[in-house]
Amino acid sequence: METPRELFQIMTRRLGLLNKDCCSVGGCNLSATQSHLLYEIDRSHNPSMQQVAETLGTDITTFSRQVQSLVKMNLVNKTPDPTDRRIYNLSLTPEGKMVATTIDHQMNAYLNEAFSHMSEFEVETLLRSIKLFNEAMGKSSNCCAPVKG
Amino acid sequence: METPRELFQIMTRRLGLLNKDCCSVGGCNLSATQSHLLYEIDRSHNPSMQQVAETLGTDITTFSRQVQSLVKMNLVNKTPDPTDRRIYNLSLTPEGKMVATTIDHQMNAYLNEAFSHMSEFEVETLLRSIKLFNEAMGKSSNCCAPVKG
DNA sequence: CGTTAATACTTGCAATCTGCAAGTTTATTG
DNA sequence: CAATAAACTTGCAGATTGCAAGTATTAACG
Repeated sequence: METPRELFQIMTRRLGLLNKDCCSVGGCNLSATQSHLLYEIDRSHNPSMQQVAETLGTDITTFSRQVQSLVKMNLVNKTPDPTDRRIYNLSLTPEGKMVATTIDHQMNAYLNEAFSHMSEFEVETLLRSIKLFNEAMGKSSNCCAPVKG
Repeated sequence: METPRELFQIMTRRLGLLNKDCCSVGGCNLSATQSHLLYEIDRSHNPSMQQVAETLGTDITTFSRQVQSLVKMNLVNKTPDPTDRRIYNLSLTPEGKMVATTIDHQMNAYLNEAFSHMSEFEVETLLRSIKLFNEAMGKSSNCCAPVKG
């Protein structure tokens, strides 16, 4: 029987490759990091830079530059917060939204392809299990905890 | 209900952070990539560089340099294949083996901590599901397929 | 055989990514 | 009205990445 770590290691390696492959949308060629960034902005409501950086576990200075390049690519808006001018709120441009959606579709398509090798029941069980696992990690006091989600 | 992609995105993000945090062993401060590399060498039997690079989905030139640094850190042995002198076989030094084992323990400890927020049955179901999912991805014809596991 | 092609791996760039230290601007605290 | 803190930016300097081009060895073919 494999250890939990083995199972997760292999799964994350594969999902990592998947993630890399799913980042090319039309002309845009995003890195996996940038894709995560878009994803996170998309699902939050006008988050501040600090917030997103913390969620993703990246240094704020690195994050600052990543945002700059996404703004330059016209995928992300960086608007000053009206109530606190230290803060910048992030949102997706229409183009960014489209890219994020496309990536989402691609990822889901790939996943569904993999799911086609499993029974419907197995897929349901898998998804329910992962949901529980995510919640469990959220409750954990360890490194993976600060990431809300 | 979350899409599969959402569930996997959050899980992999957390596991990524976990992976980062688990790479410091004593004096050694490995990157997540290097940790994966050690893991893969550990579980294969004297693999060639080509083999491991392909499994991990990294460019062979990048991989070559990564191996160089791990050799320099005295964690990996690079021995010429006796039957084909183009090939180098990789193995872990005793020190590398120790580091790999320590990382493994740390990861499993973290995972078990998370599991403590789930019932025994839920954990079993999760692990069995992931195992099935890994097999399904192995059968898939997509990007995540070439990675044997 | 001997030449050509293929394989395994290495090095030269050049671009990107990363994080610490140090800075700017704005808000809060005493 | 200082002094402190918070949010973000820039200056390095080091690490990572991949393509192009190289070396060395083996396989393939005429």
